[in-house]
Amino acid sequence: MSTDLSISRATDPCDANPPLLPPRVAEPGTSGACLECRQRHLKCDGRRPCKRCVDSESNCVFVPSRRGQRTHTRGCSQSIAAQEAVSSPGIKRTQQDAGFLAGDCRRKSSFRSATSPALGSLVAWSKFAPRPASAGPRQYRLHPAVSFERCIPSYYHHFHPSHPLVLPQQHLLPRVKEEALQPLLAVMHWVGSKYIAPEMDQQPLLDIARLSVDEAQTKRANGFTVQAMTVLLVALDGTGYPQQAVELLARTKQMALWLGMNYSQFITESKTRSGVLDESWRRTWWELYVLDGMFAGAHRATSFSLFDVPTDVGLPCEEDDYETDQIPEPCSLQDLSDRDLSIKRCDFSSFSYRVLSVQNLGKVMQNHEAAEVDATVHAQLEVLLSSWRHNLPASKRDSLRRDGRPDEMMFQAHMLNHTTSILLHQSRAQLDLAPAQAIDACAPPAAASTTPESDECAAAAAAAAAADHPRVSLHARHVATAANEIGKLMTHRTPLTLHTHFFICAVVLASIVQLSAWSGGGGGGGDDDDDAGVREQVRLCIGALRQMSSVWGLATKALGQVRGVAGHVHFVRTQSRQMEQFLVDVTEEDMMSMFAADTLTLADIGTV
DNA sequence: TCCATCGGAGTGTAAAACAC
DNA sequence: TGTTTTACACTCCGATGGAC
Repeated sequence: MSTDLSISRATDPCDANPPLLPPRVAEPGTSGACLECRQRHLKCDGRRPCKRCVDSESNCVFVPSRRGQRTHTRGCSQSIAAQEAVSSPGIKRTQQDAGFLAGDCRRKSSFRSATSPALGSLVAWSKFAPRPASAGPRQYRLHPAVSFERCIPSYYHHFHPSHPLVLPQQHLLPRVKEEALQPLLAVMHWVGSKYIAPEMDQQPLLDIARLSVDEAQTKRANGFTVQAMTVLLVALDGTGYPQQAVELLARTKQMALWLGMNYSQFITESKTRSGVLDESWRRTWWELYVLDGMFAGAHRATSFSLFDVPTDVGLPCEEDDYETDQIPEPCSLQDLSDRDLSIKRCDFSSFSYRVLSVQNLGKVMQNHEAAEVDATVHAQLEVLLSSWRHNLPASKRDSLRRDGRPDEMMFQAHMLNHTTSILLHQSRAQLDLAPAQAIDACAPPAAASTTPESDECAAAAAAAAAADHPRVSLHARHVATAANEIGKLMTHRTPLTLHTHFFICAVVLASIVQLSAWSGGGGGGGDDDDDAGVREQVRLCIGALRQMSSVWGLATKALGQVRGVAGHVHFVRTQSRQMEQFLVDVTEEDMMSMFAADTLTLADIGTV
């Protein structure tokens, strides 16, 4: 402490040299020892940076002292929430979000303040762990199961293939001590922990990631901050904080545009002299672009605003080329648009087809927003979607690479194409969406029908489909096919948790279509085989959501809703069948006596 | 022998409780 | 309003054990 400085300095071998900076001057409200020294239970000389940190090339970070505070004994939720509110004033929080930020008294054991023994157990901040510039006023005790060394490989194995914007592992690890990378590493740490220890409380890591990103937003606007924000917003959305994710998406887009990441000039001016880092910047822009479209399509709570933003950033390369640092000259978006008409040869990556697929989604959504979509425009949009599928090179027609490994980029591209097809045709297929009104895990429920005469219309739709009304049945077929194709994506022999969490929304959309079909009588005609087929599709969707719920909170919510509706539809269908059987068995005499009994009952009720 | 880890004693501090 | 009590934060000595 500052009071016994003279004694400790005289005996401390660290102070053998005369100090170049003034000896320990504890800033008001700041701890006397840096985090590194506190963690190691060693005497800190209080200089900034301190001698130990200089020698060990560690980040020398001083955080505000909480000495004397009693935040955990009374009104702890409030005080911590208030603290957090100050740390990131730009964020409007929902009640749920406030909960996830504040934690509560019951979680005390998992993030116990760093009283003396605890600091030594801060495994997260070990030698190679990221250290946010302000680790925040709270310290956390982390289980070794979620150590940095385990969580980062987990991130690359589970999450990175779905959103491959950050540097490949072998390029990132040598840079873990760079200040600019700390928020990104903190976010990756949290995301990686979600897969390896889903049963554990990941709140501490999430809090650290949030604090780190919040701070970076105000202090360090750079490409790595955009990457950290992008990864965080995806994971927040999947975890079940959609409002937070949407707000963060808006700020991330703002920062990316402010930095000029939509122009290749951003890369040339970065002067990275690293092909793989240049590629990482290209990917950051296009990932944000794709996510903007996915958010708009999946949640229908945002607009795909990046769709109209001018850009000349080259398209990302194949994943294998990125991993092996063999980055080819990037193809342009114009090349992609002209791909079948131009003489110029360009091998487009799976990521590029994913970009193209999300562009189609953007075009459909643009027209979707118009009150009435002209039939011609509607047909043109369908041509776009079909053309995308038909003109895929043979190697991109399924979601596997040449060597049989899954190609997540093409998986998502197909997923987007089928989802867009449902969005395009759903309203014209005149599905009876009433049974699925309770399913709002991804997006607010669609109107039960497109016209005010909804009930009549739904009934008419079923009748028209049964009579094979040419237009309605065509749209219904498109919707049913797309839902079945999404079903096929679920049957790939790849763990579903390795896919992007947006697949949950595709599964939910397919579930809604299947449930509508089921409640309307299977394939429309009430045939037993059709009925069993649709029922199996619903079961498949439930199974997929169950598997993904082991990681993503969003899937847990969707699972509950889809199962609830499926149970209700099953019940109604069973009752209806029993009634049909009853009507077949009953005689005319039985019927007349029942009517008489009913009339008497009604008369009794009337007199009461 | 060196070095990293960490238990725990000693101390500091601000909130809460209490006295006047 | 001033004083005392209390609970917790914080520092860092020194024991311990693993690596070389």
